[in-house]
Amino acid sequence: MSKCEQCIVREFSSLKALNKEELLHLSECKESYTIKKGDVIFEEGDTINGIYCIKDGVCKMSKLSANGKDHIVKLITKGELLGQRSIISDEPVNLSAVALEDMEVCFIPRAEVMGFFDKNNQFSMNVMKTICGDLKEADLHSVNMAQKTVKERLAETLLYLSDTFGKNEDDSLKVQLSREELASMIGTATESCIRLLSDFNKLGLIELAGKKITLKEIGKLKKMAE
Amino acid sequence: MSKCEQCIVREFSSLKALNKEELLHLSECKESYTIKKGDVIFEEGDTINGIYCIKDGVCKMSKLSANGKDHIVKLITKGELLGQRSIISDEPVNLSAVALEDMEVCFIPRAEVMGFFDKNNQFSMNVMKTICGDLKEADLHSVNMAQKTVKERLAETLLYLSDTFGKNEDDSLKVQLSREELASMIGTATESCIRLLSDFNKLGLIELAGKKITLKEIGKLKKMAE
DNA sequence: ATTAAAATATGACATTTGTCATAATAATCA
DNA sequence: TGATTATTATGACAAATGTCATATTTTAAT
Repeated sequence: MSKCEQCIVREFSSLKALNKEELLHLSECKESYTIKKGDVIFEEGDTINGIYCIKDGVCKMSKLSANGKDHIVKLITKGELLGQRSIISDEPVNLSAVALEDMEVCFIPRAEVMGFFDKNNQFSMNVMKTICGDLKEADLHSVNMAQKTVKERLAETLLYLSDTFGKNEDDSLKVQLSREELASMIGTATESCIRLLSDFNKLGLIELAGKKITLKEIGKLKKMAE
Repeated sequence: MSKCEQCIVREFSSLKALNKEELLHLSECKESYTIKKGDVIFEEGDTINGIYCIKDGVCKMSKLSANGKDHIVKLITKGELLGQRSIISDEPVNLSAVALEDMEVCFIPRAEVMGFFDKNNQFSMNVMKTICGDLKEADLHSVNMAQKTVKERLAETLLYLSDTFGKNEDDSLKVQLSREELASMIGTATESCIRLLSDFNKLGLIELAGKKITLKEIGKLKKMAE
C-alpha cells in the first residue's frame, strides 16, 4: 500500500490540507485502483460510498439527456477529486465517469471524508472553493452552450483540450476523443462535428491525421471562439 | 432594525444553523434594503463585501455572453442567499443580479459570514450542500441547453416558472418576464421565443394576455419538454 | 387624452444544424 | 492476411433557428 504522504498528486487537491496524522490514517483506509481505458468508474444514479482521487489519466463526466444521447459535461484529470458533490449532498451521483485512457485512482471511503470535514476546517474550505470553482465553470458552460454557435463551441473546445491536457511530441492533442465524443462535448451531431473539423482543416486552422488533431493557428481559433 | 431571530425566511437558508447568540450578533451587523424592480443588486465583475439574504421578491442572475447578449442563468427568490460563491472563492461575482420585482433583502458583511464558517460547522455544511445543489442544477442546465430544442426548452422553462414561483389568482404565472427575458433564459432570439409562444397559444397549451402567460395544458407541456 | 416610446407579433428569407444515405478509411479479430 | 466492423467523411436534403423588416399592440409620459 503506497503512502499518501509521498503522493505528489495530493498537493493539487483539497487533500493538501491534511496533516501527517490524517495522511497516515488515509494511507491505511484508501484503496488504489487501476482503471482501463473505457472502463466505467461509476454511472449516473449510482450510490458511491466515497470519493476518488485521480492520480493519473483522464476521464469524461457525462449525463444522459432525454433524447438518449450522452452529453459530456466535463473532463477530469489528475489532481482532482471525483464524487465530492454526491458525498456532500448524500445523493446518488448525477454524472457518469468513464476513463478516456488508462487511469490510476485511489478510493477514499465516505466515513474518512466526513471525518476530515468534521475536524479539518481547511479541508472543508478547500473543498468548498473547488466546488465554487466548478459552479462558476458550469454557469459559464451553460451560457456558452446557449449562446455560442457550434463552430464557436468547437473552436473553444479544441483550445480547452490543448490548454488543459497539453500536446504530444508531434504537437497533436494529448487527449484523444472520438468524433462522437467531441460532438457530445460541444453538443452537436457527430456529422456536424466532423464537417466543421474538415472545414477547420481546409482553412488551415487545424491538421487532421486519423484520430490525431493538431492545432495550427491558435490565434485564429481564439478569434473564432470569440 | 428588525430581529433576525424572528425572520421566517432564515429558516429556509443555510442561516437556519445559527444559534441565538449568532442571530443576535447578525441582527446588529446586517443591513436591510428595499430594492425596486429593475434595480441592479450587483453586476458581473463587481467585488461584493458580503452576501445578500433574499427576504422577498425575485431577481434574475445573468451573464453577458461574448456576442453581447445577456443570458439569464437562473432566478433567485426568497429564502436564498446571494453571493456565497464570490465570498468563498474570494473573487468578483461572475453573474449580475437584477430585481424582477420589488425586493426586500438583507446584506450580511463578509466578516460575519466568515465567522460563521469558522465557528459553526453546520452552517458550513449547509452552505456546501446548497452549492452542491446549485452545481447539480447547473450541470443539468447545460445538458439541456446543449441537447434540447428551443421548443423543449421553452416548455420546460414555463413549467419551471409555474412550479417555482406559482400563479396569481387568475392562474397566470406570478413572475412576469418580458419576452426578451424569457428568450434570454432559454437561449434563443426574442423573435423565436415570441413565435413559439404564439404556436403554444394556438395549440391551446397556454394562453397569452399581454404580458400574462397562463399554462392550460400542463400534461402536454410536460410531454413537449420531454 | 394624445403622443411617443417600448414591447409584442408576424412575414420573408438566410443561415445553421440535424438526419439519412452512402462512401472511404482505419481498426480489430479470426 | 483477409474479412469484418467501427469510425470518419461527404453529399443531399429537411428542419430548426436567426435576422431583418415592418406591423400591431401595450405602456409610459406629457
